[in-house]
Amino acid sequence: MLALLIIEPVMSSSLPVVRTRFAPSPTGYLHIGGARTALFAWAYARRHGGQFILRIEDTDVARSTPEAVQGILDGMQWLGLAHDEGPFYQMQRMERYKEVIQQMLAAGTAYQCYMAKEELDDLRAAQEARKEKPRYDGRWRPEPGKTLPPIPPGHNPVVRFRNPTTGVVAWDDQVKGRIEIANAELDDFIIARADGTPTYNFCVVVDDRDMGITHVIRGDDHVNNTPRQINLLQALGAPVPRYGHLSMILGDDGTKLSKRHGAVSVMQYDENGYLPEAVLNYLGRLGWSHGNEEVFLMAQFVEWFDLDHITSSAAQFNTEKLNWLNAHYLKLADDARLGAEIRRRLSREGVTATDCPDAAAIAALYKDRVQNLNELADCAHPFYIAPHASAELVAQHLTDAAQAALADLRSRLARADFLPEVLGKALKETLVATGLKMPQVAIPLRVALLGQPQSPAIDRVLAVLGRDRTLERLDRLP
RNA sequence: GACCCUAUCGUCUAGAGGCCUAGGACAACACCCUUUCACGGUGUGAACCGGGGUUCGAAUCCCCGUGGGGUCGCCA
Repeated sequence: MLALLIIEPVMSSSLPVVRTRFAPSPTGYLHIGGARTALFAWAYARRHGGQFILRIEDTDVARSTPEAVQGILDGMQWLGLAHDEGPFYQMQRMERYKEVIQQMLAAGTAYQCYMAKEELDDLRAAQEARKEKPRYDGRWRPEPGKTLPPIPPGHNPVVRFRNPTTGVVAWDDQVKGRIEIANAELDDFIIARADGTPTYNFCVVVDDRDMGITHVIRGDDHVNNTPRQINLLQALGAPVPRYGHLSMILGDDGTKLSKRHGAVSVMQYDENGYLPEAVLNYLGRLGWSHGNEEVFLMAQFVEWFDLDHITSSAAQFNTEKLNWLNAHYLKLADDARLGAEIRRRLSREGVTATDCPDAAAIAALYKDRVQNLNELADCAHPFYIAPHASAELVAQHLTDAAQAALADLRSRLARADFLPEVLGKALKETLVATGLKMPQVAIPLRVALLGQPQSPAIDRVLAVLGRDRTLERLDRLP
């Protein structure tokens, strides 16, 4: 493994290059907010013919896990958000960070601070008691003519960035507009811990520079990091990318999403029967708009996507609308694909029958009536495993008259070709023979065959169920 | 507490000073279709947070409130 991964920024003489990145920290799965951030960063790069880079920010050794890394990779793959470069792992770039820290120390844009953690805690406590903003007081910051405290023995210093003390840091946020923050609000933050490992704001800056990131699209919980990063970038003499901060996604109930509440892995959406194109469409429309357009596939999204039409306020997740989109894409989905999904889901429940009926044919029967793949699998279930209707349904629908009609129908079906038109004709013959109306026969038939009083057109159901299963189930009537 | 962000139907949103009698979508409701249940179709109700300005004219610009959110770590 390379100890040093320095990516040369792509220098194009004429065409403006767009390079975006998605930089999650692997302390948990990829959730819906992260997925939208990734989607927007990906779409922006695609829209401009640029590159999308995946970077894993795993410097928090205590909380990062390989499982989380895999979860993120899986989520990205399920969504189809392919990266052009990476994944890069920050833990593999340690040498590079240390090198830059040495450069900054040498240049005087950073300095060592020997203040102990306990001292810092005391300082903060005192500041808070005085209702001040807690911040480092600069006691180890070298100034001309200033005498620094004697270096205490026995412990290693942290490295702090020498942040400008006056003036303002400002940027034109691509989604929120101009934002200005006074340097007086910022303190000399730590860029390397006592053990020498670099911290977040520093790694981000080094990486964004080394990787030639031109547009930083991320959650707006990073707005307050931006001025620090800009100052750092400037101290390094590096170009400042454009920033666009996405507001957060709230849960269905309007409250903040958290691990305990509503924040689920994108893979959970797969588990719950959502199609990736539905999730992508929903997410694309959450906080971004293109006039009144509601339904679009990624090719279209990429063509339309821009930063100008991103909402700057928080958006509440609406499962109902996602369900509607999912139902929409289900109707459009290929039967063979849905058939495979039915089998995958059924086999989880131990239903592994691979003989007829054909899952794709069942999908065709039900795909425009359900909202998700799990419902589709539920609909398919009685085709594979003979259901037992509830006593209530049996009592209600399988009356003597109905049983007699089904017996009449059975004899006709035994001789019929199992094609919808032929079956429909047999059904009508039974109506004539018994003097019953269609629902009076069709509903008992549904209960007998599928254990439910509702189904798609019964002749189509019969055709998919097939002669053997149909007759067998009719023979087993109570 | 300080700093920053934010505010149009229940929800996602359109809206770049007159095109707004504020549009679309989901959800809700009604009706139609129907072989049941769905799907689908048609229609109805539903919003510019409050107060001041600026302007001939404000949902749109400015200020002040209020509500919501974020950040203030040797986490990311």
